[in-house]
Amino acid sequence: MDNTTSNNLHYYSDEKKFLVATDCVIFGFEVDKLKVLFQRRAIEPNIGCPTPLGGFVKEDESVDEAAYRILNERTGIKDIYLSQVETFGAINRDPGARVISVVYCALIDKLKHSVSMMNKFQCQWYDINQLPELYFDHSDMVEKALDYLRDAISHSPIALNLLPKYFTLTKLQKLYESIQGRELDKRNFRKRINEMPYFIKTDLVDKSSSKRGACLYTFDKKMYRSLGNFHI
Amino acid sequence: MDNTTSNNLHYYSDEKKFLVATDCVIFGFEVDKLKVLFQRRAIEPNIGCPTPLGGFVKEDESVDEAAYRILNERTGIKDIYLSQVETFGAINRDPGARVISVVYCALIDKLKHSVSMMNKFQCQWYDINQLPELYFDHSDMVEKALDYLRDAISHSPIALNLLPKYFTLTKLQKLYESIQGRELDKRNFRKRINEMPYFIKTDLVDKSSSKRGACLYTFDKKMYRSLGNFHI
DNA sequence: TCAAAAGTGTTAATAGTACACCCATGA
DNA sequence: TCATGGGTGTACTATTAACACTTTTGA
Repeated sequence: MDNTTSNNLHYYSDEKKFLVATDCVIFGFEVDKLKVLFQRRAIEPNIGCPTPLGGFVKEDESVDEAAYRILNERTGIKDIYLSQVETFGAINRDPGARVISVVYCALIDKLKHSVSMMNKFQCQWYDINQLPELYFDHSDMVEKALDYLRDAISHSPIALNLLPKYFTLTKLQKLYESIQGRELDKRNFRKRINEMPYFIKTDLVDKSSSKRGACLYTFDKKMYRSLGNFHI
Repeated sequence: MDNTTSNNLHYYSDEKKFLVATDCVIFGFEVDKLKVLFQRRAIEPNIGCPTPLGGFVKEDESVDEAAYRILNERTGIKDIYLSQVETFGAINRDPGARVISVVYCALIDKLKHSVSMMNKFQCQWYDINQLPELYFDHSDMVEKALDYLRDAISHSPIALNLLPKYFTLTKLQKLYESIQGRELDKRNFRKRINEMPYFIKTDLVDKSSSKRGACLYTFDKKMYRSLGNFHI
């Protein structure tokens, strides 16, 4: 950036500074439902209401690092997929003060989220189709993050960040259905997965959801990257 | 956003504040080339070097408004397509100070950009394939903005913001080719355009580029929107 | 033995790509 | 009259969508 209205080395000194926060819309997946994580707001107004996980950027960290730190602090999870969605910069978006917020979409394997961490920070998962009432521009944030997620899964397999290492094709299909909000054809879906060599069928069988049992698959990130793909 | 570490109404008071800027990667189109606008940096380091048009967000405006204001101030153009691309938040990205910059992609009809405004702010258009040396993270910004533009034109006709109200199909095709960086088939291109009813063929003829003359088309925004489309 | 989820191929429809010639005009 | 860019349609290929039955097994 550049400022043409001044010409000396202290050109930045008169400019207004702002509080900068990150808000993370955290997605998880359970059984066949896409979930979003909120914590309870600790301060007035709307104390106790569900709110995305957020916090202020600190001096010694980048904005991305701030988002990662806050997520890690509050969920205990280290292996988090994080991607910037949009910056919310309206003047009165936060009634407490002028805060510019950078919104992230986070994808985590819900099983890694311990109950103790959830309780400690009063976090709660909500079904994407049964969201609680949200305040300020928080609904917008969730909507934008979901838009991002829907768009992203059509280019890349990031949705796998929502699943454990081994998964059945039925689970994977339910996951895509829950994100896209529509049913998919089982045979077409499996055909497409089988065309991608980095989906590896293992010898493991999951008997938890059927008597017959379903083959467990895993995703080979290295092969995926070596075939010229990025971003996972 | 929410801060769990404090519990009173002054919970924001201890937090660090940041300079927030907007940087706009401004695209234009001329003859058959996609162009990017830079101004000369007014301060050290790298004084005089090309840099995206940027400036600080002020207290009484949203971040989006800041981007719009800066563009309008420096180009004189009011009718600007602007869309957020990404926020650059690395700690040392600007050697002058910690500045968090929200990057925008701007599309303007180059003909509306008056020479006097260009001179006043020492702005210069560069061919996308012959960019000058850029400093800090400015190359990244241009790349991200171009990625955004390439992606966006596959969903929506925003590229029309780079053309005047009336245009020939050859110009439109050259525009898409310059953005996508590859040649397109003339017949397939025209077939697709003609399938979209909001591209209106007028009785006007442009004789500037051929003896025979080419029909001028225009884009019917209202019809486009009424057919369930958004974002233009 | 039967309920419940796993697994499996073919056909039709659609979208996308490749390709070559005539037209109108001003110089 | 000819050089230049404008304009047009068809056949092929690839991708996507629709669709129904058999298998396995624990209860």
